[in-house]
Amino acid sequence: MGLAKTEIFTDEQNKIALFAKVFGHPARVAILEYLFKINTCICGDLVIEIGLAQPTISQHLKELKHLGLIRGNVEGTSVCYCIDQENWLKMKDVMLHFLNQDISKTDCC
Amino acid sequence: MGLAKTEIFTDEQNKIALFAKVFGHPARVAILEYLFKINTCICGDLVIEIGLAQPTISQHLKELKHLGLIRGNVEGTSVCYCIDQENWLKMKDVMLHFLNQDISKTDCC
DNA sequence: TTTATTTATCGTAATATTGCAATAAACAAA
DNA sequence: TTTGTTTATTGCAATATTACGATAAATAAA
Repeated sequence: MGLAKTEIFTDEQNKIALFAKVFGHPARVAILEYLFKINTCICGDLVIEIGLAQPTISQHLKELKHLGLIRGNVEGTSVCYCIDQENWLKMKDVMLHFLNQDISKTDCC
Repeated sequence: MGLAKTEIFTDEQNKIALFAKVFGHPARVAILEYLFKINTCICGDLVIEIGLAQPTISQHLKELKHLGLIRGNVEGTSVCYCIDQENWLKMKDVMLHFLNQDISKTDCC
């Protein structure tokens, strides 16, 4: 089917999956890492930095933007992208809650 | 294409993406959360708990197992699944390193 | 206005993912 | 051995993802 049955899961589980999904491609990981590394924002440089075609990068940026993890400010003909601090921290809360589950009692049979 | 160009990314970036990808479906999130919640291990109960068909659950378990995040011990006709503590912690290291990047200087243009 | 620059969108091909029915495989119990 | 129970695998249909060429849109500069 290719279509997840989201209705049988909790909002929390779906939210975790949505965030994880956007990190599930190395290009988007690389874009985010680059935005963290370069303090001042960057746009078309990502095409050179990452090494994928411009439409491909643009598409990945769109997905990151759609989840609110980055913002894009138009500056003349170019667009300056950056991490959205507030939304990044919100996402982090959700993901850390999932990753930090208590492992001490998960004893195997 | 549907095929990520993994060769142009670092091992670290690809590793993050692979872990994130497996968390990118709510069923796998739900399976992991259930394994964390139920201290003693469980197998076919997941089919009832999650509400997807048995082959579907089996397939999701296979993906989690393939990444080493869970283990399955055969007990008679049933299989007892549990979190693999060591590998979970290794995964956590990788993901936390990504999530905890310094956000303070990511000032926007 | 024309030209160059930059980014977004459209269209499409190739591949991946999701879900399940059918069935196989493995084992326990009778 | 036969029967029941549990899990894995196979095969397939529907949908999603990835990548990029072509092109549009928006603006700056000449």
